[in-house]
Amino acid sequence: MRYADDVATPPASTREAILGRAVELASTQGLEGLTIGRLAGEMKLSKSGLFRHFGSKQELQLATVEAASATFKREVIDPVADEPPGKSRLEALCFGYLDYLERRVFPGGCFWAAVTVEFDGRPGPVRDAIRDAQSGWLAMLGQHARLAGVDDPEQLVFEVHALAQEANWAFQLFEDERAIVWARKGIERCLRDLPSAPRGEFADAVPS
Amino acid sequence: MRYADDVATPPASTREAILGRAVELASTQGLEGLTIGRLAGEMKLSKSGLFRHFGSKQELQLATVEAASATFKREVIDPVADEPPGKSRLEALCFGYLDYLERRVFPGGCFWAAVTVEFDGRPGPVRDAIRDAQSGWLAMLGQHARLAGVDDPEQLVFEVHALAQEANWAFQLFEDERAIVWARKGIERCLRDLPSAPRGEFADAVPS
DNA sequence: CCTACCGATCGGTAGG
DNA sequence: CCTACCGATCGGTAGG
Repeated sequence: MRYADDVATPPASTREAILGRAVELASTQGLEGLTIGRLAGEMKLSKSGLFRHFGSKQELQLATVEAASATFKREVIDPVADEPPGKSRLEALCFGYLDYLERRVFPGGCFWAAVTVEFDGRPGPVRDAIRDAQSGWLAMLGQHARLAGVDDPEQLVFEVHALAQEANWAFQLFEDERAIVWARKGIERCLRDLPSAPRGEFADAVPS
Repeated sequence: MRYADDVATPPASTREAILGRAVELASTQGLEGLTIGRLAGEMKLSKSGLFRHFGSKQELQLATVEAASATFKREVIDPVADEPPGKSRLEALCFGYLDYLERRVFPGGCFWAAVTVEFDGRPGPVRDAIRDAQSGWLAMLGQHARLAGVDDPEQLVFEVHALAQEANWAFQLFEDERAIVWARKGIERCLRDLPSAPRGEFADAVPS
């Protein structure tokens, strides 16, 4: 697997640099606690100077969600793109997620765990963007579960995703690294009895 | 099982009434988003009138956490107090938690899911109180897992708690009731192979 | 319990 | 990109 340290490039613009810090702040303070004044202060810009990059707080929140998606792709999804679709890829995605937690990619733990809970009851474009990003991640897990020939792929995705999120939850709240080990063991048990080669008529046609 | 509707009494004091609304607000807005001005407006008190019941925002947050503990005890723990310790009680606690999600006891979903994620990175007495409450809940699950003769009770508690929390997460974010069913199936599978009678030398001595 | 107020900070705007 | 400002709201206080 290849990680951020190997490929990360410095921010190509002020806007990118702002969003890098915004994602970090949102992982600890939430997307509401991410204030324009504080972000401006940290970037050594005036409030209005920063504001004009986005035009509204909501646009800043949406851009922050988009930036976090790019980070998640780079840190979790891309490094396992060479694993064969189906069981191997599913397993690699789950373990890759646990590695991303252990590497503390965001200072407040998984960005998505923080913002899904914050926005699930706040209708609007920000919640929709967060929900779409999470649907995409769950659908990716589900696609590989189906290729692996699982009887009930939705059940399996629910369970492995539950274990992965619980690892983040317990790791953050109790600062206990055993959470990662428990999650890994649980996920291994969930995947143990699956066939290891992809099956199904269109298995080869699925983009890897 | 007996639920809140059977036993709930009207608030015995202004303070209790305030805290009832505070817990509801915090389940949707978080404990930081719970503001004294808004809470006062909803209770038809002046800001300073409400403020003097607590003396500081932090004391309001601590009192809100305490009130939510009492609600959780009344809604999840007390109704299954008659189940035999060990496997039966563990199962009843897990399913009781899922029922409490389905009954929508708090408008924003499980209070604890909201505030643990909000405060895990904010050191101080509020985080400590939240952490202690969650440790107590996990310890209760662990105690009954041990009585049930589980090889690795910490692993089992991690898994059933993960499934329960995932039910809340998916139910809130996607408004999809299948999350409750998936969690119930996963928990059943986790508990399927356990012996059904309590065992161990001090099984009978455990308070029920 | 109230009115009236404090300084700080919020998102956002005017004007350059 | 900046300074200077807007009304609203924050937690909290003074005085009654």
